[in-house]
Amino acid sequence: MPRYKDSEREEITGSTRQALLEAATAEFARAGYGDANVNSISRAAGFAKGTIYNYFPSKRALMEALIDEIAELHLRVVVEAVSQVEAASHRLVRFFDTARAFVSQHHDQARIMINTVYGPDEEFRLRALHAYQPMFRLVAEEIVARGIAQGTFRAVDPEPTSRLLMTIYLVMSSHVASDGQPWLDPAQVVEFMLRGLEA
Amino acid sequence: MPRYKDSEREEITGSTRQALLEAATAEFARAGYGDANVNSISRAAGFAKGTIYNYFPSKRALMEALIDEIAELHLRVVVEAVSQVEAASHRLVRFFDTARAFVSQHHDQARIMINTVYGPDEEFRLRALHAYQPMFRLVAEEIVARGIAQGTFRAVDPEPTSRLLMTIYLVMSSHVASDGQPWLDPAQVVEFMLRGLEA
Amino acid sequence: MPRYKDSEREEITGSTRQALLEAATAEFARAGYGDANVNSISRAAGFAKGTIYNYFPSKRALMEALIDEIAELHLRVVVEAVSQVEAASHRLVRFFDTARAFVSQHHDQARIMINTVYGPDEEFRLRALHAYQPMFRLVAEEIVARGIAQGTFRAVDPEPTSRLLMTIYLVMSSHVASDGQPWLDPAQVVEFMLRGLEA
Amino acid sequence: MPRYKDSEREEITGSTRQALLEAATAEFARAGYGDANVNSISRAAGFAKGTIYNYFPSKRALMEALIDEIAELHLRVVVEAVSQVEAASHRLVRFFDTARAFVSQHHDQARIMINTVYGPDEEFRLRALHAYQPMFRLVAEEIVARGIAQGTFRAVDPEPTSRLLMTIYLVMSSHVASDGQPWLDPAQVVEFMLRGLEA
DNA sequence: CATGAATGAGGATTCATTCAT
DNA sequence: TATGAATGAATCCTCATTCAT
Repeated sequence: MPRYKDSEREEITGSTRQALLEAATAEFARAGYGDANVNSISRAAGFAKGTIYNYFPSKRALMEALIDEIAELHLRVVVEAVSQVEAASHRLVRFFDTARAFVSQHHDQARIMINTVYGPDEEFRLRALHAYQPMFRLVAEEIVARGIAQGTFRAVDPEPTSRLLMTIYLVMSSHVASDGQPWLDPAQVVEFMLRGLEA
Repeated sequence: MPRYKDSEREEITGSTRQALLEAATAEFARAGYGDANVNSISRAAGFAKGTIYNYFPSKRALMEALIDEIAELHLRVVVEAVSQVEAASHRLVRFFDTARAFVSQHHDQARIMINTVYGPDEEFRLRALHAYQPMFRLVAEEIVARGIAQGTFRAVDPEPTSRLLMTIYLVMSSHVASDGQPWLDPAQVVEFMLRGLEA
Repeated sequence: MPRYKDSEREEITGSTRQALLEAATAEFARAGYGDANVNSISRAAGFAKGTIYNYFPSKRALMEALIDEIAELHLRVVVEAVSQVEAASHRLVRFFDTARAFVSQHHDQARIMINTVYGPDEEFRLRALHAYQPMFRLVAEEIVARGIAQGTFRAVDPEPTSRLLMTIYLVMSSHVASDGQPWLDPAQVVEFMLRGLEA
Repeated sequence: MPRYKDSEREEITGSTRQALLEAATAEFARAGYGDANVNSISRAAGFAKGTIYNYFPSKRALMEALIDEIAELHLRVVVEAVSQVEAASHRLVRFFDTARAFVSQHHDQARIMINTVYGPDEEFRLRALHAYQPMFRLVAEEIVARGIAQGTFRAVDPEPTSRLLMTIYLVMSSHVASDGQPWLDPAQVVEFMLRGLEA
């Protein structure tokens, strides 16, 4: 006799996994991948050391799941914000606004992402870049190419432009100066980018 | 009676130290600080593992010395390139040209620096930022403020502008896509920045 | 579901811990604290080297646990022996008898204790003296003060007298000449002390 | 051509060796044999690391020389004090007085000696005991046997009695409570020993 | 004799991972 | 699935000692 119905089990399992991912987020953000302690993560999630290995085959796999999850979350947030306006220049403003919002609401995730993208582990870097591909595409197509089509932006190549925008975006998404002030001034960034893009 | 004359000794210890720093550069670039092996560094430099501790009291101290050294090297390169032209806009072009040159000629150093600036170790991050202060100042004063004074640039605030330029610069200085192509297109970056700055 | 019931687990961890302490006793007695090898201890106890760190956070902590354990054992032995007779002078005889018994039955513990009490590590020395406080008190109150109250001993100050008795006792408890003969003659010690104390 | 005449050389050599021994005394007293740093000793004596190996073939040999030197010094001090009076009981008083004097004037030496005699290194222990043999003999013959011959002391066996006296003496020579007060009360010790010995 | 750069054995400690229950 | 005791590879660092000058 099963202790739980399948749907319940899934929920439970899902929530355990989620709890582990959340604890992992905090730990990886705090200490970085290398110094993060797997056992601490499991315990912080309210489970024993070994439990984490029922959900993730290794520390690396846990990190990989986290990278994917963060990229998905990040994409959702950006899509949500950007899709609410139509004009490409408004979308660009929304896009950079999101960076500020993300770093304050998902500080740990932002930290992990920047550490990963600019970190020494090539495999993780590539995975992160891959996971962010949809966002690169979003910027290239739904903002840059769209702006060109709308006649607002000049005819730049959307691909490298997307990379430039994303580069600045990612730094803004994660970097906070020691006094809590943003490292980059969002208004200035938007202004520079709009000037760079305007037809 | 001393084994070597002072000048000789200085040469020896200086060159040993330099060899160790070079080996450390390669190792830290390859594996990142956490996974770098101190013993390997010493051996890669042609010495026994313990030798490195005659020159650096700890792995951290070695890393700190490296951070400082890289920042100094980087500054020298940039000063050299920028100071050869007078017009602020030319200097800006030179500045971003340097990024390309640095990443190809000092790939390991560039890697270490980006890993450090965006890495999880707060102490290292702050040290790197501090070590790069002269370069931030250079950009703010010798390029941005200068361009404003020359009437080429509009009256932006040099400080945050310097941060924006440096942010893009550091990414360019270190980031190479897997196919060896630069991650950001220098020409585009320059164009965007000039548009953002032009009076 | 737990791997063991609580009682079982306690038994297991208790016995493992005990095995480690026993191995540590042998190793510390053989080599002294400084030259003792933590990994050897764990292996001597039948475990992998890392296991000891599941029970003691550091080599020092292991030593501290050992000091406390030995002092407790020693006290139990002495209390047992002394409490069986009533007359203070008989108790004194019993007390010194115990020293002989202890050194032969708990040779390693005796060795560790003397090494610690007269060793260079101030922290360990103080901990050992502190751990032996109950025994100092026992001698002062249950033997010396008692003898004075019983009219057997003259009115010496129990405190310093206890220290003198304990000093000789500890040396007797641990010191064996190379030929296996006791370093101090128990009969003579008792005689001298009784002469010193008699009313 | 010799840089110095033989006599001068000897003096110089002798003083270097002496300086090294003095530095070693401080270091061994401070840290114990195991944690003492040979290089620090050499530097503390005003020489380079390697110099110490021109005078002592190894750390152990240095320690052995120190043990011998301390025992000789200690013996000289005791002989000096004891030989000034004739009566055995006076000599006993003088003997224990010396302990107090020694611990305050030669604190480091006293520390090293007690650490050695009750330390884990069997070789050192035996060497120390051997080096102290003249003092054991002195006590046995010049105090105990003499007292018996003089009719002051009862006919105890001088050998074990000497060991008892020396045991207490060594502890007194080295042990100081944390408040700077002597661990054992010299007056009480003398009283107990005289009572133990008196005819 | 003096020097100090170089050596490398040795050891405490961490922690991802396994697995019997 | 959950548990946590056990594992052992991996590594930073210390320092006694050597030796070329």
